[in-house]
Amino acid sequence: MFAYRSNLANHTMSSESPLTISQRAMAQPLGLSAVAGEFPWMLDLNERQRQAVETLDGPVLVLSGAGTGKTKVLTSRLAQLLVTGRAKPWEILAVTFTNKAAREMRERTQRLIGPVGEGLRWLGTFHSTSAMILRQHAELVGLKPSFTILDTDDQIRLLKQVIESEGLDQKRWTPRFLASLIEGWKNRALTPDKVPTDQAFLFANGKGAKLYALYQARLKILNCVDFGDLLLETISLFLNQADVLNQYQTRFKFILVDEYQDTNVAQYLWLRLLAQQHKNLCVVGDDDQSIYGWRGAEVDNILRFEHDFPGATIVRLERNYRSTPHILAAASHLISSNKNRLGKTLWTKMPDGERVLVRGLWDGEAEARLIADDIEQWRRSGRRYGEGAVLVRASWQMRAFEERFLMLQIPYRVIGGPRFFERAEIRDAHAYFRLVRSLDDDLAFERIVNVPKRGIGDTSVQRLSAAARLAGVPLVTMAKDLLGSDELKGQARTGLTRFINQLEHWRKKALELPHTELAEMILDESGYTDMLKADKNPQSVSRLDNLKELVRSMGLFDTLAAYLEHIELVMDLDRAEAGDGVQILTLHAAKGLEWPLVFLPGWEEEVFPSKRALDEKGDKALEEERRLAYVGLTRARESARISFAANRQIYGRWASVLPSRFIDELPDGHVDAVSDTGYFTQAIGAAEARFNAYGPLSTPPGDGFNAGYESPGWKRAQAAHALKKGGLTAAKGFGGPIVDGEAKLVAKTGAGDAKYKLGQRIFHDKFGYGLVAHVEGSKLTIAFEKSGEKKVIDSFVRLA
DNA sequence: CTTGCCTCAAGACTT
DNA sequence: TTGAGGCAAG
Repeated sequence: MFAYRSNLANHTMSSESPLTISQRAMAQPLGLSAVAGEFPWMLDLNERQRQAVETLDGPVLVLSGAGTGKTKVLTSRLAQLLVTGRAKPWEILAVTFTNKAAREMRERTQRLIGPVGEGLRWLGTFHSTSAMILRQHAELVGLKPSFTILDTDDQIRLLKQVIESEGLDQKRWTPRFLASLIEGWKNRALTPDKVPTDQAFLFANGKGAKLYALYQARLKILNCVDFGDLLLETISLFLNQADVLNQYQTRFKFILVDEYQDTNVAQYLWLRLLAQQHKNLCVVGDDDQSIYGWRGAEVDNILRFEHDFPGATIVRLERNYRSTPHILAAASHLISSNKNRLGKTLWTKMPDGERVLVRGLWDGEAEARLIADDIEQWRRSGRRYGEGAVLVRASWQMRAFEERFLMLQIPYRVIGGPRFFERAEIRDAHAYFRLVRSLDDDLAFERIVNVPKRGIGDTSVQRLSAAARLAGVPLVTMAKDLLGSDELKGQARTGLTRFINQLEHWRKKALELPHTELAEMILDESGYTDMLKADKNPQSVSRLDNLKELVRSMGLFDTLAAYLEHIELVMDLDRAEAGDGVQILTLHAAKGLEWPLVFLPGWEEEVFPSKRALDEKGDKALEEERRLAYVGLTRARESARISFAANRQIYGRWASVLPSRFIDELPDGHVDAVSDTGYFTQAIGAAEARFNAYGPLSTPPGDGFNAGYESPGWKRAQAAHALKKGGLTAAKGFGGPIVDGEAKLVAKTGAGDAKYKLGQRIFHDKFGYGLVAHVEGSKLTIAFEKSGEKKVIDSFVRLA
């Protein structure tokens, strides 16, 4: 389907016998010698992995914990299926969620058995696989095979029209909100007629389902689908056309699914339909790493697998090859607080290494300073920047680190962020290309008719689209008609005439010129590049670069059409990975990755776990947050360093924050709680316990401030001391080897002596004067005179 | 039609 | 605090 030159172009598999394949596999330079009757990749597997690879028949659930060799199992299984001749490459359906995962699986399989991997036509994402099926049978669901796959932008604009056409106030009922509702419904495989009433009432007083139906109708008229439709239309194709379903059920003798814990209801149905005949469905996943519930993923799918597919074999991969025992223990203990899980026990043969560090700081700035210093030190010890990563809960947290790294000239990379193909300039360029490809692409027309400015404003476009809809013709056609009459005047008329003429001109050129040259011509003649060159905005330089990059990447494809088809679905051209740098990314984006050194900042209540999760009733959301913490910890190979601040600027306001409950849930024996300010509850409990048990050895050097950790006034004194010295001073001093595994880290929040009483007047350095309104151990609620009620920790206030 | 000011909201993000 | 989007003035 995709004319991606480097990949699928020349597979010749169909003529090869299994024997040839296997011989070729054996001939691969694997650096392993094959034992009689064994395939080389088998030698590389542990017992459980082997079982997962060899259990080819019937439903199989492979529960693969973090770092247990999931991809190795998947690829070995593919190799096994092919080389034993159990299946031809085209009889295997292998689905992933991301293109990246699909690519990796293909490449690694090819590494095992050579170019046979290229014949795996049905290795792809849920969406690309669906698109392939749907293009084959488009007419059966009311589409033309050339249907366009809409991106979010187009979708929103379409919804905006639908909402307007119903005479609704789109400030009150935003297209964005409707889009998210529809996405949710599609995730649950709900067609407009199946949307429950209460759900429909979430939008415009019950009009939700109607608007959804209108939107679907518009899509069909435009010969478009959105991402959700790819699955949904395929499902309805299967349900309504028994012969088509049967054809695919018969073809796919074996089905493999990656990241099964992330599947939604629609994907579950899709899989179940396809697996019905042969029932050779192998799913791989980890319930403890299900972190996409908000995107429609149903953890229940994996929890219920055994029930849904009776007789399933369950294989637990528990040997971890990534992290040290301390890191694993911390992660395992943390996740054991979740109730809804199948349960696994990760273990490793790695040497102990350092404990998980937990550090408390005065504010976010101090946290960024500390982490930057750590990284410098890591670097000075001969390691690379690229071995370190900062994993945050929310992207707003990234800025503090970027600023600090910039200041210290530490190279860094932000992973995620606006992706290449979501940038405005790229979408604009695509809109031009799409319009040249087919003049009736109204959404593309609307996007760029006035970009760059041609004097065709909203009013003119409105009038144009009203007339076009009335006449039932595409916008370009209507525009030509309108120009024939004298409806439009002045600038709008001149601009539109010129634009239409240019379109015709480019369409002619499209027949003669190579597509990359055409692209350059369009960008130049339309005035788009000039617009960017004239733009004073400093970003416009990089926008121009992006366009150059775009034209270059088009060269990978044979034709403009091939390029556009690929791009609509894949949207995934890797940005050039630039050299050595610390990586900053969200916890979500970190899933599946690993680094020797991992920083986990911002472990504070309402930040992580997030306020939203805490506000939600029930513990579903909280459990997902905990899984996120688990994902974070298990990214670390050698060192995991958690930190939290007492004060943080959130949305420009100072807020006083409390340490995350997840810190309470870490097992004492595997954690070093390092207190610099001495203020924080949990860690202070630990610090005290540790210092008690450990005596003077753990004492920070110098300053004579370390006697009497047991004394009741210690915390306050230490805090005051730290404040006087301007924050964290002795971070490293408290570290050192800690032998006492018994000491209780978990001085539960709220335990301990209250040092303040209700009604006392106190002073806080950041918030000023206030009265004690509530006391819960060392957590105080203070009614501040200036800033209202806030929760703070007692060591940060003193009697006024 | 474009420009600039004001208000409002603010989670993670792939296909 | 930042940014996106709406609205009034030029």
